[in-house]
Amino acid sequence: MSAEERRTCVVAVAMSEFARGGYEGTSTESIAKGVGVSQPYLFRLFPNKRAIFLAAALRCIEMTRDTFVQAADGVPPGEVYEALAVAYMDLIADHELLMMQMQVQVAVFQAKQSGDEEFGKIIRRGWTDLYDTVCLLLGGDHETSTRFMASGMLINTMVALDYAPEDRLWGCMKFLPCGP
Amino acid sequence: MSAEERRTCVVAVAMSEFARGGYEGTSTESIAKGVGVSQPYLFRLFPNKRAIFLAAALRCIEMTRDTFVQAADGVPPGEVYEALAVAYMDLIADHELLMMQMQVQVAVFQAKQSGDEEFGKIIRRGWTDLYDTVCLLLGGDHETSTRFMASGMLINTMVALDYAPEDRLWGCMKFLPCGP
DNA sequence: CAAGAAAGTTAGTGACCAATCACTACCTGA
DNA sequence: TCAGGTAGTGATTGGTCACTAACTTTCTTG
Repeated sequence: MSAEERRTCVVAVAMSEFARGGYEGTSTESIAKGVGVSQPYLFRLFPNKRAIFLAAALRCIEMTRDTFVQAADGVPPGEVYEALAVAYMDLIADHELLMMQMQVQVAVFQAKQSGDEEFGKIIRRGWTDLYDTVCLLLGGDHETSTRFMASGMLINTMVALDYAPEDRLWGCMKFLPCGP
Repeated sequence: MSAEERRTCVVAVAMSEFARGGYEGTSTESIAKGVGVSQPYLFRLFPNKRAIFLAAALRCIEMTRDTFVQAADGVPPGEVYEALAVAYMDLIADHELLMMQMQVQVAVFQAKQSGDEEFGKIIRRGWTDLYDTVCLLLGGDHETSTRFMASGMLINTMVALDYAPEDRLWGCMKFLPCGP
């Protein structure tokens, strides 16, 4: 397998592992085991652990964006919000991508605390791009777009906290407007 | 100093340290140093590291709830939403409590993955209580309450990602209704 | 087929970390 | 005054982790 293919494979496994354990809570050993290579070989493919995390973080944002773009493809304007909402729910159904998103959020803060401004800058670029994509798909309406993002963040929290689907707090979500 | 006073002190320091580094990224040594006691003594005050984190997490939720209750005290019904919003912004101004909140969210998921259901149960109880408190203060209106929480979660994300105050994405936040 | 590059491994290092143990210093009440 | 409880420490330990060095294997190509 070529180094480039291996790298792609590492990123996929890393996303899943980092989502589960966070940056500090995930060992490079566990990633290597998941990929099926020796742990030192990871450091041939990436300069250090942080670079693996960054690659996984970017892939996570990219996947979310792609999902939205595909979900809105060929959908009449009036039904795009609903389509995006459904697509997002599908995307985070297995909690992996969602948790990686949250891990990235805390990692940006931690990176900044330890003097690394670059990481945050790169992630913010990805997020702004994600917002712009959503906004474009929703016809450029910032109010609807922002409300969509806010609802998504609340859903993230409830999923992370593992509220049961039948919990009454989920019932409150129906009050959030699902269309513009 | 009595053990109980020490424990309170440990929780305060732990909140700050865990907010900065997360659960795995914070050593008991650094907490002990912050408190001004030896590291082994922490394990006299708490059974293990996880118990320290749990205590800090609960204190974090409690502080948020208390802030809301105090902010709404004596405020006419029509102005409570605004008062809560301002109080929350003040509360998270230094990012410490906010980051602890997010660390708790990812920690619940991680705890569950490693078979600890109890941690999540306790945290959810705190969160449900927090929501109920907000809902009560907002006159029992679930739509407004849920929208308030959703806005808070989006603000959390933007603060964690360290978006500059003048970033255009903050401008979008003004579209979120700040009153019922 | 020779030779070099690319893919991949084994062995190892220094640093760190949660938790334990055995100990000291101080206070309090009979 | 002395016995027992409480606050607190130094030393240590078994284990983990990111990362490196040096080596082997496999593929490609002139």
